Amino acid sequence: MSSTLRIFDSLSRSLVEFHPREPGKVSIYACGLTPQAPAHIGHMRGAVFFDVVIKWLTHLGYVVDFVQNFTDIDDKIIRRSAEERISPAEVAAKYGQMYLEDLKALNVKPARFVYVTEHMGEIIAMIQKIMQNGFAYEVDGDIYFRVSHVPDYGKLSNRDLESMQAGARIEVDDRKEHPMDFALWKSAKPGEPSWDSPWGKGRPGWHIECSALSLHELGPNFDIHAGGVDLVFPHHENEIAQSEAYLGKPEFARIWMHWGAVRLDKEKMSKSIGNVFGVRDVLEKYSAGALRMLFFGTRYRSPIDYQEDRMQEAQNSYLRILTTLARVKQIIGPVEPGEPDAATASQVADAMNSDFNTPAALAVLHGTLGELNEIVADGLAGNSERAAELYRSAVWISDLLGLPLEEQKRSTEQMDVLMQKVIEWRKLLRAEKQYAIADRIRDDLKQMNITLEDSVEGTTWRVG
RNA sequence: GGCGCCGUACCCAAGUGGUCAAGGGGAGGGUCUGCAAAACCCUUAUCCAGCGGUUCGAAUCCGCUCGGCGCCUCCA
Repeated sequence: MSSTLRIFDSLSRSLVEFHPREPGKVSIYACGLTPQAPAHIGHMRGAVFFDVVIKWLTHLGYVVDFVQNFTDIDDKIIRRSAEERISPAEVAAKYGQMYLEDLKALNVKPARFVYVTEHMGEIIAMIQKIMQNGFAYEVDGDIYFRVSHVPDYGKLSNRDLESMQAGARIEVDDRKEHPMDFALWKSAKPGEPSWDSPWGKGRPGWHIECSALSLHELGPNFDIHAGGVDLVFPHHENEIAQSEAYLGKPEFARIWMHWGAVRLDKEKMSKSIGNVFGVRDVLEKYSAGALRMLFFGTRYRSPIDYQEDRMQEAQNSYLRILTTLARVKQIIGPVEPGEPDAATASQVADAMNSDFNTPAALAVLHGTLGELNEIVADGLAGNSERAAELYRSAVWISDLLGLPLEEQKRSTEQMDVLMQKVIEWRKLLRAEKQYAIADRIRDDLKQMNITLEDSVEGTTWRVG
């Protein structure tokens, strides 16, 4: 492969060549979630996309350390705890568990998860250091970050303190030195879960946990920090400010990646708006592969509009992959997984190295499937080697994109043998022109969700 | 009001300075087939929101206009 990996960096707002901090190793931190409600597909876009990012980096030969946090204590969890009448810890555990199950259902390899409540020591130590460095102050047990001490505050989201105040519609807390100062530590109200700190009982503010966890797990200057676009401000902006205040130098994360939102009716999918599609709602009707097809049909930084007919289209697309591969396999026999052919490999590399251009990678996949079907249509004669090569390539791309191919494996070996017999008997009937019976067999099987397809190369069958 | 992103065929969507504007869906025609389904072949943007400009050359760069969206408040 000739191309080198280039990634769009949100901070420099440019495409940068990827060179990791340490040769051969990649450190990544992606903002995970606050487990306080069932996840919706907007949440899954990042998880699914990064699943592929990790696969690609691994393919390139890197050893990847992928860390993701669970913010298992925060205002929303406390609120939810009151609503559900269970403890905050139980809320976090419940929805955290659900999320893990969702990831599994979506064929996502879990990251190395870290939990805020297990790292209070690091968080408190970080706040102390930030205070020592003069970037934070205490007010009645709360600790605030002093944004006015950061000359380049706003460099990620490209905004400055002055213009933000003009448009700010937040009720200003008089105790803060500056309206944009944000909490690093919040003192506990009665009944709230709390941890001991030099400033009394309390809990971390939003933002600090990601700085503490990422730097603790990966160290300064780790390679990639990622999240949804909606985290750019204030979350990531504040992470940068506090992390650099802590480190004393601008060596937090080297590349910032942000994936686009999933929208519904032209509006961002969001709990507060209420236009949410739960992962489970989608998976009831469509497969994980279908959702991946939907996600990968658009570049990760662009927004995706979730629409029922697009989901249906994605599902059909996905089934077409499975169907083609199943058909080819029945005709040419089992093919050992392996390397793709050179042309395919280089086309996919060009696509993926261009800031993870999954739509282009999908186009390559479609190309291999098309050529495969062409061979099948024209007859295998002299082409079985090429067919096997293309089959391997298609499987390779599918694996790279995490598209599950096992769905068709709902059959057992016994079932395979039986179906071969049925196909054979039916062939005899057709030879005898007993079409009524042959058709009835096909119709009956269709009723049982088994499809027979007659072609020049013989009859193939599939579930679905 | 501030800061950004986007506008490519009927739909989705790559391409972001130079042979033919990827790919998928849909639609129309054809081939194969006892039929069905699938598959295969052909057709479907002289043009990239509009108007100016830069350039030998732009969908791709610059400016303006129109339209859509995001962030500025919790958010993946």
